[in-house]
Amino acid sequence: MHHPDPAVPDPASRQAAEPAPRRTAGPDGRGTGASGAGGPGAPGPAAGRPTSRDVARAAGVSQATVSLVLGDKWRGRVSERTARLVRETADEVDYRPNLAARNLRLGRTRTALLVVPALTNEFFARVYTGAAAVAARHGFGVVLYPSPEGVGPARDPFASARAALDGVIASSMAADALRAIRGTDLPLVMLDSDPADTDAAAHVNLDIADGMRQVTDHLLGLGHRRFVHLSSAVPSWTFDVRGRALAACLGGVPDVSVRTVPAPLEVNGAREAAERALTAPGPRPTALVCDDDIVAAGACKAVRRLGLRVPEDVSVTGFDDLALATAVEPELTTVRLPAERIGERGMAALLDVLAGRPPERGDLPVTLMPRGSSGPPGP
Amino acid sequence: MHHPDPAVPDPASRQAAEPAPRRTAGPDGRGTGASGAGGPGAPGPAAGRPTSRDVARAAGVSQATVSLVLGDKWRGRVSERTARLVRETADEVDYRPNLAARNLRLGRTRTALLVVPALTNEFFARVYTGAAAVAARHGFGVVLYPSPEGVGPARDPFASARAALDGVIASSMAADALRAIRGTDLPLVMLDSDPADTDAAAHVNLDIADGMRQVTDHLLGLGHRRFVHLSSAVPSWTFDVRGRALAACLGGVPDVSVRTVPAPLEVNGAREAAERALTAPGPRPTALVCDDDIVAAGACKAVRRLGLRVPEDVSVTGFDDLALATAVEPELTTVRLPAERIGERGMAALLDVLAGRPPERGDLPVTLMPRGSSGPPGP
DNA sequence: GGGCCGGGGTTTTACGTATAACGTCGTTCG
DNA sequence: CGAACGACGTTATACGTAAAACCCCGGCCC
Repeated sequence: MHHPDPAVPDPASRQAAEPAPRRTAGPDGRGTGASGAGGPGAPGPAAGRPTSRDVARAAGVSQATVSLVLGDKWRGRVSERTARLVRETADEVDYRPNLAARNLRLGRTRTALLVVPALTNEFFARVYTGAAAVAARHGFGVVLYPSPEGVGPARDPFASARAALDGVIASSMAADALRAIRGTDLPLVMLDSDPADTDAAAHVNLDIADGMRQVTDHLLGLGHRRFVHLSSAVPSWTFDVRGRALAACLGGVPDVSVRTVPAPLEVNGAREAAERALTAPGPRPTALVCDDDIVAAGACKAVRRLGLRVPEDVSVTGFDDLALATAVEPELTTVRLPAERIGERGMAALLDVLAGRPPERGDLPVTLMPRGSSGPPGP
Repeated sequence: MHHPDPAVPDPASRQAAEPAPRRTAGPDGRGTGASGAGGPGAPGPAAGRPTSRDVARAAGVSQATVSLVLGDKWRGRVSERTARLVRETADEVDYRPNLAARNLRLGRTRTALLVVPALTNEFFARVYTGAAAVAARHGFGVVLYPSPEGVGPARDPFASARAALDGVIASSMAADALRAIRGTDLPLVMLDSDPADTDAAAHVNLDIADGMRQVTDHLLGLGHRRFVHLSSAVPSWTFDVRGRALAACLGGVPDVSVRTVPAPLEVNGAREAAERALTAPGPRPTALVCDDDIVAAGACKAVRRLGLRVPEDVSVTGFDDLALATAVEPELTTVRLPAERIGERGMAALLDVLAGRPPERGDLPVTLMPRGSSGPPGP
């Protein structure tokens, strides 16, 4: 803490003296403030961008009036004529409100922090996209806390989030980052994570268990009996649930065996894990149920490396339905998770909480996408 | 413009009355303002987070001193003892500076905007990661402008970037968003885009032409003579360069033919384009040179769909070296682009520009990764 | 004809920080 | 011995915005 803030010598001498023309304006000479009322002969302080006070001066009104008009709070306090004048003047000088000043004044920033393990995982990039879209629609912004170490220990999410925040959305696998967040009074929305966690003002979850049920129904229906669960080695609620759901779905089914093998969340690491699982002593499994498409892609490579075929010899299923799922051959049978939707619902929930409304409840449905990587087991 | 700012009723009733204890202070009774003059019986306004003035009161110094100490500008102006006291007090009350106030005061925000076409493309996610890492190391933040429409027309990048900005970094394929940025006096760093563009204060480019040369050397060396260039249909400098470089490399080589076929930046769309290219009248090409790994993955699918083999019948090469490249089979021969490095260099260049230093120049090198998708053409 | 109301503004204040300008000692030097 | 200086702070101000409080004036009602 204490932000010693070393680094960067000092942006000081940024725009040295240099009056700097700034803004070549439109095609015509206009833009230098028509300001009807005898434009004050370029009294311009020539400094930074125009402020609301500059607009006021140019329009011949007070700064308060400008603020009222542009803030859309003038009904019955400012005449239609004046309002229009102010708006036109603002346009002409290309006025843009200073966000820092507004944030300071209002005490809120309309900015949310999204904590994700790694943006390079397509799933989280899509969550961000969904959240950002909803945010934008409501005048909010989303800033990311991308744990640079991936899932590693997050130092202080707030130190790197330069903007002040109104709320936090935390996605799966960010338990450690969350610990840093506790103690903050910012409202917290948790995505795809333990609903028992009471720190959150709202949860947005997927019906993961149902997804796993669809997978097992599909594979059992095809005739599979010997399963291996390639579980993600990353400690996370969302993966724990997959494991528990699989056990629940296959437990009690006669003649069914299932073994769990951990695999890293990376194609070739997962391939190695799958190879070990396939070459383990005992009868070979006919179905590899993977926690993730990335692991499933690795599993497919493993099958082929051992001279076997997908799905004739071994079926493989994934989770997520990333672009990867339809890029590999055969295409992956997988459970489609509505990533963007999660982000959207997460942001919507945060907006609800901030507005004092009860956030929408209910898990998001997931759907099995049966494709080429699963089929009936060989004889 | 004019931010009508509808939406969201009002976060008003967030933390109701509730005096809130705040600060249990140190072990001893101290800390409640040594200020000699009979500590005012808990005059606490009890409102929001502690401010620097609260720290000052608690430490018995002036607000200016707190600012000096925590801003690390006290050498010779504040005694070591006082400085330590201030720091300890700040810790005790869990003081965190109000970013909005600081930004307003300083007139800069230590925040950069990164404009990318789509974060779901792993390449750009990696660019972001690199930029954010360097930024964090220098106390900067990075906020994204994710064109929700993908490469589509960007409305106003600044409207959605809630934070005030110090600078802008724009990555390839964002020409239209850039047009909106022009007219702003923010320093602009352009990544992987036309160096002739004079709006930019700095450029960070890749030696794409050299990458293409490595690809053609590799394929010509293997004996290929009939090429198809699966070019990305997205209008962008980075793709134009690939086309020109390919033409330059293959032009003049005896017996060589090359045809260009546009393909969308999406696996199955690219597959269809590749199928058309492979079934076109005339002798079948033996090498598909793709602008991108995603297109290359689609090309591989096309080859297989037509009953041919990769690489025995048709070789395929890509660009980028995404995770996808080693997830498919055979693994893609591709040109590795240092995505994170681009982001890092881009952010570093922006920091240089802001500090008045000349940004580092020179293109980043790229390297061919020869893998299974390319081999000698059949007889 | 005086109080009241409401339309149409303006003046003023506060948000929390950084820093320039200003004091106040005790020492030291010319 | 007075001035100058350094060490150690403090007071005051500005950043740009939003909004509460105020003010003026013409009309209306009692």
